[in-house]
Amino acid sequence: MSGENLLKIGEIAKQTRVSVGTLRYYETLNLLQPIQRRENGYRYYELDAVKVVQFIKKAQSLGFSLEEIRQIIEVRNYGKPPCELVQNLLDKKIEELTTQIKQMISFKAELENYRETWRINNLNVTYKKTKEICPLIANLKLI
Amino acid sequence: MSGENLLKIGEIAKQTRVSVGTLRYYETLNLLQPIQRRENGYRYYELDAVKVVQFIKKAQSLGFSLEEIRQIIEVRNYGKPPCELVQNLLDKKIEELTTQIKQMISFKAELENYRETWRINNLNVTYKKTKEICPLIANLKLI
DNA sequence: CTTGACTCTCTAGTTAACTAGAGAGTTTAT
DNA sequence: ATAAACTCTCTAGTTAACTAGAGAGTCAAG
Repeated sequence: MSGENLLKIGEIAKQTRVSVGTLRYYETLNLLQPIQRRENGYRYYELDAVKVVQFIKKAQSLGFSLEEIRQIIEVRNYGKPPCELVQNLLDKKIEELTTQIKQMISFKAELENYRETWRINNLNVTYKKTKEICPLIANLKLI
Repeated sequence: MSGENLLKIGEIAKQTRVSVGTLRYYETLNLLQPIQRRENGYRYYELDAVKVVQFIKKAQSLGFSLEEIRQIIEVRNYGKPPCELVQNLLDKKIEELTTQIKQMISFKAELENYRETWRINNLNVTYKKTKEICPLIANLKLI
């Protein structure tokens, strides 16, 4: 038995560092389907399942919801999906990403500005031995 | 009465497009405090409260949790906070942002790659009048 | 052949970030 | 002076993404 190339849920879990419970949860959301169930009821997955899980995690870390990820994966699993819808979906995601990246870059610049202000002030404090530890903070203007 | 320069919760809500309920919720999380409560129990906010709410929304849209935002704001409200902690907090955020931005850029490139693949394939389909609508999708390899 | 590690299903709990609604007092516009 | 609009508190419900646990069957190693 089991001379085949399939993985049980625990092996997927180990390889992806995603809990068994979470993998089963993904299944209920149609994010990840085992390729077969055997008589014992066990889930058996293709090797590719590991990649799917990794994709999910990656997309998730970038702010995609599981529902959005499901749509992307669904589209990918479809033999013959409506191409226009597919493209529109992707286009939307790409545009969102573009905007988000821009925002993050400018937000980062703002935080760096805070930091720089503090750093300079800290130097002053050191030299002048002011009683205030971080006097600038009170004067900070929110973005 | 009310010749002063303070805003009631509804005005903050209107200006920020954040619901009154959410503003009160923010208060329970120590994200936003009215500058005073009058005999009637009403909350009265400084004009700056609008900026605070906008800051919250912005930071939130960039993936910061309300708890993280609370920490940033807390630090900002402190008269004399421990500068090192403050700086470490900021440094951590900036580093996180840097990583995230990098990831998003490469993820975006990957999605663009998908799109491009599809676009080319679509052209082929059009020219060849293949029966398959989007044959490439089945062959897509997950990232 | 038994023990420990896995697996199953199903129900319920958790956290974050809200939203909704009841019941009551307050302000404002006419 | 009264109705509409606003405010208050408090409790409870919602969604997303999980996590935990009970109760039971299955597999693998010694």
